Amino acid sequence: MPKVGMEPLRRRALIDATISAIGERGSLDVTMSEIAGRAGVSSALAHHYFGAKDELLLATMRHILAELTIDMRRALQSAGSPRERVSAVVAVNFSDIQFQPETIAAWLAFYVEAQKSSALRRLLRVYARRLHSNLMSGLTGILPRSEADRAAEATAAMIDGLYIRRALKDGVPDAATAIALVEDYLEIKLGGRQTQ
Amino acid sequence: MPKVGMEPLRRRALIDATISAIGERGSLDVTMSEIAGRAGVSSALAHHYFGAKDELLLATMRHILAELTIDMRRALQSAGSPRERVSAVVAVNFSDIQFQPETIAAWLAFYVEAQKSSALRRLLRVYARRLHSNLMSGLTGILPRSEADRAAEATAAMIDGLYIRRALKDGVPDAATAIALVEDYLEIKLGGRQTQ
DNA sequence: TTTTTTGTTGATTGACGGATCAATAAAAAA
DNA sequence: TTTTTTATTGATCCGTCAATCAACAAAAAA
Repeated sequence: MPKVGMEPLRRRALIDATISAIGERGSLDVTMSEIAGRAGVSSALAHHYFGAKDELLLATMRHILAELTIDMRRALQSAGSPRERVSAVVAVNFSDIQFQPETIAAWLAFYVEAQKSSALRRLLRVYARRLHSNLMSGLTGILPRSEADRAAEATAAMIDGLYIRRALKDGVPDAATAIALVEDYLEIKLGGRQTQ
Repeated sequence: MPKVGMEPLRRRALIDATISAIGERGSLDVTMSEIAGRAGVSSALAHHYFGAKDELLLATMRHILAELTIDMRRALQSAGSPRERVSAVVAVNFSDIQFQPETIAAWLAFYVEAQKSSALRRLLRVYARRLHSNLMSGLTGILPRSEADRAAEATAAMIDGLYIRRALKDGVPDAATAIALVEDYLEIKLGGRQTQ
């Protein structure tokens, strides 16, 4: 059956399988066999393409980040005013794809793993910085820089916090409620200001 | 060397060792031997007192929760007005003991593990509810109930979010900054209101 | 003193899982 | 056609670790 050009397909299938396996288990200790099985291949093949398990996990995280980046870019393009930019960033973080319990479980698991893996830690910092700067791209049009910075920090923290609470399946059930909470904060924080 | 009455001492030592081991590693996969070693006993003894590893982890989480409860009670007792109560709750969550990277790493790890262990999940829900109701004990004196509820939700989320960011060692370096962010939110949210 | 209870460990078992490797086969290149 | 490259797997090795157990020691009870 071996057809040439399988590599990219297999890599992608393995990454998808990794996401769903992690999402279902709620943690990173899924076996290579489990992942490979879901992707319809043997565990040996997973090792063949990714070397070690760490590499596969890292590649998976990169993939998730890349998708988020794409969504974010699209959302920001169709945002006009600074205020709209801020809301767009918030909305993307709570969009259907990002706010699913599975995806969130994966995020959480990666956060923990980042304590051990410096490569993963670096990746997550990239995400954190990007979220911050995306928020700033709107906020700096409304608040003076230092205040904008603090507002971005607070907003980011609130988003992360709502993610965690979602993972616990306690309180804050849906995306709409989550968005409302963040927007409420933004409204009272930015409401009075003119959009420069 | 065997002296009678060791059980409570050993249990406590093992729990302390568990916390520090988890804190250092940043995740729950520390071995029983590692924990037992830190406590100065053999792994067999850890099993003797706690049965399985799960039990030890659960007991450890219970211990952490219990300490937080004590701190919280003390802080709330010396708070007069509703507004002070809210600030007290915030302050406790960012107190030296609670806001150490080690403790936070442990929290995070337990959050992930909760996906697998229903007993742990139940415990964390208890914590979430308690935080919520502690916040409410102050907020209901300032805002109408439904608004207070939302404010408590937002505040709790922000606290959790700041915890995570601390674990990543990115942004929000110290407790003072974290408190300032939450207090800023509370101020603009509650500032205008009379304390009933 | 003898017996029982409490405390403790070294050694061992058994399972699981990451990683490796030799072997197979189709396709592409020579 | 022969050779090399690409795709793929079953079987296996090896390390780790939770859990168990038999055995020993000190104190308390009988």
